[in-house]
Amino acid sequence: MKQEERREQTMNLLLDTTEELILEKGCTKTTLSDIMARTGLSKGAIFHYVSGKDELFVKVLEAKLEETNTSFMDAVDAPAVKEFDGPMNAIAQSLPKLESRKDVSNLIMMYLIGKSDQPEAAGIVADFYRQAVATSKKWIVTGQESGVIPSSVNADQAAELFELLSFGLRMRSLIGVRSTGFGIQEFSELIMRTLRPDRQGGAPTS
Amino acid sequence: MKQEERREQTMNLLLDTTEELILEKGCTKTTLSDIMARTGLSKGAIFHYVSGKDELFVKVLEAKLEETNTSFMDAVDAPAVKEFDGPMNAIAQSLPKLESRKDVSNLIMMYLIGKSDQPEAAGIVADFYRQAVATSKKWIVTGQESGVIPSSVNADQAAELFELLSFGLRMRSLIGVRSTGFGIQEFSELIMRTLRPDRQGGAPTS
DNA sequence: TTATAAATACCGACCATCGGTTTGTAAATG
DNA sequence: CATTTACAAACCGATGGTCGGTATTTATAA
Repeated sequence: MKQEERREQTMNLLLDTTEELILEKGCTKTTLSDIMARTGLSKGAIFHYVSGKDELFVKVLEAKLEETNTSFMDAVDAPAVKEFDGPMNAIAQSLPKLESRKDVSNLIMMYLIGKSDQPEAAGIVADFYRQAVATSKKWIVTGQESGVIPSSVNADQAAELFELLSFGLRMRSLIGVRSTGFGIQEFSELIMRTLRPDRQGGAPTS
Repeated sequence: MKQEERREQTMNLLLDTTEELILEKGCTKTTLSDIMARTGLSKGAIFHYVSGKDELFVKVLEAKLEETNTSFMDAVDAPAVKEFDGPMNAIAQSLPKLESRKDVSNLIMMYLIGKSDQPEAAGIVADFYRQAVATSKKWIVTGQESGVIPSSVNADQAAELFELLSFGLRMRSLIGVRSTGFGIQEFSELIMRTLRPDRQGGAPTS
């Protein structure tokens, strides 16, 4: 099966190169000519693999989002989760990457704009968000089972708050606002306080 | 000064029409031909007023953001602020508008993407965010002065939290996720709890 | 006030490049 | 050996942007 193998190889080349270019030049400025030049493929070849520029970009987005979700799920599964550090660290580490434009969010952004033109893109991004919430919830439920988080906490609510705040932090970082009042530390403290309502106000043990 | 007057009139026509078209068709699908057709202006005329499509879009964004900030500041100044309802209502009302694409965020989105191509756009959005935080802070400080919010609250921190969460809510709404666990009500409760750390856990009075 | 020079508001033909289509061909497959 | 697959390249309309031109104000000076 040499043909099938080659197909996959070319497809990966196409996707990887496009992602590279998007991160380098931004979505709007990445043209088919750029992609042709760097991959060495002809326009005909590209259209043999995807139905157009839009679909190509959606495929890149899809792959990247899946990758991101997987790494978040891994962070939740890691042992450090017992001390709440896993997911928190995942967020902390993603922020600098955002600032240097080396993250998914640029892709998300693109499809937020384009969602009227590209309805499928909206669904992909929404699914990504829901998946992230589900992972957060899993983290909380696990914590409750192991007794680290009191069972009185509403897991759904806490998971959404967690995701909402981390989403907000990412966005804020993306638009280049450097906060003085509310950063990862405060985020962490707030989540702790929310997850342990029996402890009053103060800073967490972490 | 008839010429100056005409200049302003044409400029407004250009800006208003462009905004209209962006809200109708989205950023990427709004072409210069569309704008020419609806304004009745020639291409030459448009380029006499702006240096290109990008600058035109930035100008629209700038005007819209300023408008939004002003209305938020008005909400903070309104009498209802004494019961915390002003800013909260402003957010609650903006969410449905977002879902029908009739809000600023589409414009913000565009420039989040394009910020590498269009450095000025990034600054505009960041300024918008900072202004919103400042307004939130003003709201909290006013509350502290009138005794509704205890002076022990860190106004900077609380303002950033407020803005971060409302930004996150807007984004979530924009990508089309309908939450069950954390909506305006929970947002409101959390802010209340944060602003009144001496009251434990429960729902607000509102 | 009027003649005229300069600046402004606007037009539309022209251009390179864009995303996308089509026709063609060499290699793999069955 | 017929068919499907992988790729190429010439072509297409539309797009964003440029440029030389014209008509109308405005500024200036006689």
